[in-house]
Amino acid sequence: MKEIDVVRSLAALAQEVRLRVFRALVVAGKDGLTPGVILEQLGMTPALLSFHLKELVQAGLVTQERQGRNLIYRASFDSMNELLSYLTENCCAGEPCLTADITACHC
Amino acid sequence: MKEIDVVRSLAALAQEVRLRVFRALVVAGKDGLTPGVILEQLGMTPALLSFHLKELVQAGLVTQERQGRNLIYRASFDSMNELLSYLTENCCAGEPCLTADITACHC
DNA sequence: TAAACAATTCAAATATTATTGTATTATTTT
DNA sequence: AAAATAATACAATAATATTTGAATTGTTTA
Repeated sequence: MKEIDVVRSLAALAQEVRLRVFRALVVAGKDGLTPGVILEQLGMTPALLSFHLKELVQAGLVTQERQGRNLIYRASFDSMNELLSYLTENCCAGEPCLTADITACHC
Repeated sequence: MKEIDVVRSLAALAQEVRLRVFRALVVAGKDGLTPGVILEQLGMTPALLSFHLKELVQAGLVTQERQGRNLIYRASFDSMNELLSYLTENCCAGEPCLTADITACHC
């Protein structure tokens, strides 16, 4: 993963609304969520949600698929893992990184 | 780790200059680096480096200590681990998160 | 204590991001 | 084909973040 992509991904998640949206998509799993459902859960103007979803898609952390008149957004677990991999490898060197406890993976 | 702290930490790293500075501090390990040395390595105006170091300190990802007329900055591995822990636990649920390979910890 | 050194702070300019309301596009239903 | 539904795109504004050069603070050395 290139530095510029790391910055882009981090920037996508470094915003309250987007972090919440992304977490909701993670919880939703492979079925994903429509903007309508996300709006019910999180409450904001539709235009604002669209703006933030677009940011997440452009960063590659979320995918978009049309299904009838709905759009379905899904968290891209591959991209998220790439990001975590980069951070683990490049931002912990020289020290014990994640403890066994933390890496136990609660999924 | 509270959501607001996560956003703050992510925002601190979501910037090219700061990500480079943080990585340099990670590589330097527990000895840390002075702004002078960072400037030699990365090259920018002193004021800009000060600005970005302050952001990293305010986010809690970097510590500052005076030693004579130098200041020593160090990566806070504890904070970085908290951040990685949050992301692993909250942004991977419902899917296999980090593979054994990735969590092997190359430090 | 004056000069030099290390680094920050401040003010001003520029650039980027976030937010809202309205208009538009795409799809389905009647 | 018109009405209804789902969602985005656009234009304007507000809020934040980045960058630079000059001035300032703290510390050491001559």
